[in-house]
Amino acid sequence: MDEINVLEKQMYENLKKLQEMGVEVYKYGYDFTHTLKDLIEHSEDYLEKDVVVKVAGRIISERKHGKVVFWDIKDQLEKIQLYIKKDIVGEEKYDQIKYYDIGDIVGVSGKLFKTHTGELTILVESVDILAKALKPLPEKFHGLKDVEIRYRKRYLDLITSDESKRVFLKRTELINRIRDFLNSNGFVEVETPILQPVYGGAFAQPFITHHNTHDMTLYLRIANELYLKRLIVGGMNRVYEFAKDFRNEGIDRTHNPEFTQVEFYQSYADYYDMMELVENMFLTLVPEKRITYQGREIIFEKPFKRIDFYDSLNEAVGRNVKGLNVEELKSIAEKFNVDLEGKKTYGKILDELFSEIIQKKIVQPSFVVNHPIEISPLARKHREKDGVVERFEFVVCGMEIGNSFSELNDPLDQKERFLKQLEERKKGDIEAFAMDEDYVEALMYGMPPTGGVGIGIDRTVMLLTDQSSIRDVILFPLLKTEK
RNA sequence: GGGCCGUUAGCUCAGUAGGUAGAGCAUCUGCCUUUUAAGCAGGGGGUCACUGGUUCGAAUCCAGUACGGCUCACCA
Repeated sequence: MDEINVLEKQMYENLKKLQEMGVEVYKYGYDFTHTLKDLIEHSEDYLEKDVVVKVAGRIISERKHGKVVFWDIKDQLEKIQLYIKKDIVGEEKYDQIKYYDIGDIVGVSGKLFKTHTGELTILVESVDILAKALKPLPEKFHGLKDVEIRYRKRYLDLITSDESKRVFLKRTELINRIRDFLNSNGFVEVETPILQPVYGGAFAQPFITHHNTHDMTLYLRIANELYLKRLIVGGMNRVYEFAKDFRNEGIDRTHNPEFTQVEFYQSYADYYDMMELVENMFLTLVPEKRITYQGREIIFEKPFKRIDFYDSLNEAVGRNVKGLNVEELKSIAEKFNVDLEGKKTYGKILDELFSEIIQKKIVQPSFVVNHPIEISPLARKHREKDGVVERFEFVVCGMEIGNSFSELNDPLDQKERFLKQLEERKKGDIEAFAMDEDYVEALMYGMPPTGGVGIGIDRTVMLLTDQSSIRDVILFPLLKTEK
């Protein structure tokens, strides 16, 4: 505990006063009869029946009038006014409640009525403190604006901001809808390791940790893809997992070091099937079909637009970029003002060109399809086109929301791709894949043709709750510790 | 990691060409039995993020540090 300020001292003294009066200020429970939500939704009924109700909530504001006091109490998103009269609750109780503070959790019973101005109010017959607050809440009108405190002390943000609370409730609702969607399509939810001896399934740097007993290095997963596909080999034909992934990289508006993805894999399907599945999934998330994101109207309508990787890039730069060498790509980058710092290999440069010249400008829900094989070591070669794979990325408002392939199930090809990645690593790509012999071995037992998808949950929530920062859809985003 | 900006009472914010701080809400005291950003009267509350420097004197000018925001880089 920090040093105590005057307000906290007064609240602490109020606690002491109540205890001296024999009041238990931290109760073990409260036998409420209604939630505030229920009370408000069915108020006409309860008014008519004149029943005594018992409810609980936090005192969020107070208006004192001598022998009468009004409180607003809040529970979840609902609030209701309480009317406490000295001659009803009695002199002793009325003396006690002087020592209740805004922020305290209370339980009350009484009958509903409406005030002169028509506000639904409980005429309180009895009132009890359930939990004493010892620190003052942020001010009622302006709330909490300091973003740092909102992230560090999310509970204060949730107490003071309905808007923020709604975002997180919506997040849970969206996850439930995705889970329902997958379950109803025959997918089975599984759990795979977060601590992995070999990390893989994405281009990223890992967090490294150590297991004492086995004295071994372990990596926090950057993706769960390779484990889910082992399960496909094992005959779990449709699997999915909501996975926290960890990537040891920078933080910005769309990146948090730990984030959530749902990956799902379907046997006997290809990436065309998965496009349709993703379309259907998003239409269940957005049944109204249109949303506004940061002032732009986004329309979800089947089929989502298909944008071919090479075709669109070729058209934009005015020449065929496939097969160009690194130097030629660099000159194109210069012409289009694309910064290639840190990009060394053909694939990475091409990817950068695409994301700067094409992807950034995509607004409406679109599938970017048929990526270069160089940047897609887990996707199978396109059945017709050379040098590309059967892959799509789901992009909305320039944000990559999802990624999918016809999964590479040829173990020999997969082994070659891993070897290519090792070469890239030698060329200086620190994110290139590590060889996963155990995974190749799994493929050697035979994996059915499979379509797989990963959807970024945080970004999906951003999109569907109109939040510009990933920190506003993660309850406890990573911040530096205060020193 | 780079650039720009920010940090003043519990909260939201002012702050004069550098003269050791103010408002609203909250809080405390008094009055008030249908108020609702209740009202009226009075009071308390601050190492102005931190550390140095310049100066007779620093919230204010300068430097550094911490944390945060935006942005660039890296990435999903």
